[in-house]
Amino acid sequence: MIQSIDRAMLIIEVMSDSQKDKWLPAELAEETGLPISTVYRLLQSLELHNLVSQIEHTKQYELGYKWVELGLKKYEKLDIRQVARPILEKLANDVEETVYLNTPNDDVSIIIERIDSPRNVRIIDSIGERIPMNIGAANKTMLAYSPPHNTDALLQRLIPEEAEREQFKQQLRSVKRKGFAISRGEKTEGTLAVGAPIFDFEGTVLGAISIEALAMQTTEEQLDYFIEKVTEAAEEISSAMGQVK
Amino acid sequence: MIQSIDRAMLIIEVMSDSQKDKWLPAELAEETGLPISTVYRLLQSLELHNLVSQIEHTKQYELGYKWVELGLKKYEKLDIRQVARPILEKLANDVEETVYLNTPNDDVSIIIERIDSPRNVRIIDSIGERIPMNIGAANKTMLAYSPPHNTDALLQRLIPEEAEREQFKQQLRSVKRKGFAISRGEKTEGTLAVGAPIFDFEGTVLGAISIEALAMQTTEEQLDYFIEKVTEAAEEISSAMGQVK
DNA sequence: ATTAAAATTCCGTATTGTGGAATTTATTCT
DNA sequence: AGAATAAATTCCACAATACGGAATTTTAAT
Repeated sequence: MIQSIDRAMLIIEVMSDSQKDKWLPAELAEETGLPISTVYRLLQSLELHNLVSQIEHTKQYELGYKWVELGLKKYEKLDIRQVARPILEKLANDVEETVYLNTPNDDVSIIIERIDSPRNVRIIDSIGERIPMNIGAANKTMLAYSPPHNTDALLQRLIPEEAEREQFKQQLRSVKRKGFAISRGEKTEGTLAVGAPIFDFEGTVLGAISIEALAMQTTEEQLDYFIEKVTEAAEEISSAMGQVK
Repeated sequence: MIQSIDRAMLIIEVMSDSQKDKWLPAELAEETGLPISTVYRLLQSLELHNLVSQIEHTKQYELGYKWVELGLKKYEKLDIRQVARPILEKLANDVEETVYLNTPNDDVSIIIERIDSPRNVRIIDSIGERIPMNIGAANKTMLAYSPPHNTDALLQRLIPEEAEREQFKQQLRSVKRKGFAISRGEKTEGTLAVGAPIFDFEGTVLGAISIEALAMQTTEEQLDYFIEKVTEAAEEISSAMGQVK
């Protein structure tokens, strides 16, 4: 669109791709196919804004600190709740059930968002509530994708009985294979929940979302629909949070 | 230098400053003083490179994900951070408190690393956070060792009141004599921090590290211990940085 | 439906960015 | 050492590019 911006970004992309992180103007000209005088002009302009910086004594250029400054700033604002809310609203509307967003916190997870469906106004759990990490569909998906040493220590505390703990781990492996979890009556008698995990750009678990419904009123077809929708929404949130695809 | 790059960055800077993080083209035109058609053209070009992105349904623009992508890439390669991390980990372990690494960036410093102590898991400040240069122990040590003309201009902006500013300069001279700084409740009520500067081989300030602890729980002996450890660690990082070319 | 205001696009023009060539600086050879 | 060669950097006349006022389209209000 604007040639100089396109070309400037071409230089930036070349600098950021590949292992090499220090470039001479001539090397950049070679790599981008731009006339060398053009490369000089662009580099000078980019340097003015700290988008690239020159290493005094080798004359080489590298990416500037502005990327870190603005990158970290933007990263801070990737607030999972803000990102998730519109997606959860759509989800609640689609499935006509209450949906939750949880984040892990030591041995419990905390409900940080709840969207009530327009139809079913049965409020069971409220924002801020803490649920042991081994209870409920959402929490299980988080555990299933957490680093093993964390999970092990945590389960040691929450499930002291060895055989029971092993059985639980078996469940987690199954959850990890499938990518979602279903729980029945774990947190609240007579309800079921379908949960799916949310990841950040590194693949670290940031939280999980879940749909909660009355078991009696949920058919198999609906359950399948819930699974489809909740995994879809979770993936959408992850990708909005900056997961690399 | 290159007008379109300057103007594009003007828009980016406006978007990244201030709390507001979603902007309509007209608002950006108002704020930057650029003709509105120019703002449109620039935004379209920036969007092409993911430097800004448009929120579909509000038509507003925000910073794009490219900043996070390249910012984190560059951040991973920051020499000072690589060098400092093992030393900070040892420090956090020795003093059993959370330790920070900051680098100066115009009128603020940015937290680029935080190591939580195994014992005290009170997380107060997070990576990427920006703190005015006149606040906190770490920042004061950086100012104390910065070139006077930089410091003067900066303080003029941050502390408009003359007498107050002179008093602050007095503090900086004291910090420079001692080689470390102590702050009490400046950034966070009820905490204290001990900071020490990091230099490159030429003696230029690259950043500062600090230990943060709850004021109530810190005895005089512990404070002395913190001072000893933080200056020791800072010197170790400085000398390690001198060997990186 | 009508009008007004705001958002977005268009397009003739002047300004800006362009890039080949000249100049300066660094390196190698005699 | 100086000359020759190569690489890095700057210059500047020119035309392609980005410019921005005005026209058009969309949205909101009445």
